Amino acid sequence: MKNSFEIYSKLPPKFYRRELLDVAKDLLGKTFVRKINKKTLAGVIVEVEAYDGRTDKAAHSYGGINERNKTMFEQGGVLYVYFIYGIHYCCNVVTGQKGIGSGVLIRGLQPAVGINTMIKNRFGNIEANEKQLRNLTNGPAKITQALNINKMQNGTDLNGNQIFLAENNFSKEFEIISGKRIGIKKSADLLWRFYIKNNPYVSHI
DNA sequence: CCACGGATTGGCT
DNA sequence: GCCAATCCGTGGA
Repeated sequence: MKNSFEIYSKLPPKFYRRELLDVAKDLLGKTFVRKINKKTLAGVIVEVEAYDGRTDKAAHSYGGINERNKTMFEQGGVLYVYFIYGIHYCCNVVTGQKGIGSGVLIRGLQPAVGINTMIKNRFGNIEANEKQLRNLTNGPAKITQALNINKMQNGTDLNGNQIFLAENNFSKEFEIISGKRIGIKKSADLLWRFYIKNNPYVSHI
């Protein structure tokens, strides 16, 4: 029996090459799939934030291309992984056309497949207590740790087989809440954070 | 050249 | 609520 993520086709490149905020909202409820060491790790996206290199002072890409942010300027459909605070990695889905510098930060994931491996990646344990389970993937750097994503995955083509997004086989019935983005000072009033109402894997309530 | 702050997290008060 | 961990791009001297 093939698992459901191989039956449901991955999202096509054109999904990512649309308007930033449309892609951001449409990412909610999609499945984020990570294949590593012949294992599948996957979760449903429940929280995102949009960043626009042209108008948004909080975006890494605002102010032009550099060594760190160059992946953001690729054509939509690749993964931008950045290193922050000397410790953490976070990942974005790059959107739009080449040269724009827009992307969507993945901030919350509801674990679905390979949860035991995620626990091992996050805590080094086989077993996890309730608190650890709640904190498995409810934050951008927690997600990269759980899914074993680091700078090696920066620029990964989301149309490949290592990391991709797929439709899910869950209900599409959910309410989207928008609000201010977390942890930024510039362009702080934009309501470019989107999350699924009442989902326990949203990072900040 | 050096100081500073950042799309975060986890531990301690 | 506060703060350390600790890399890297930016900006001022």
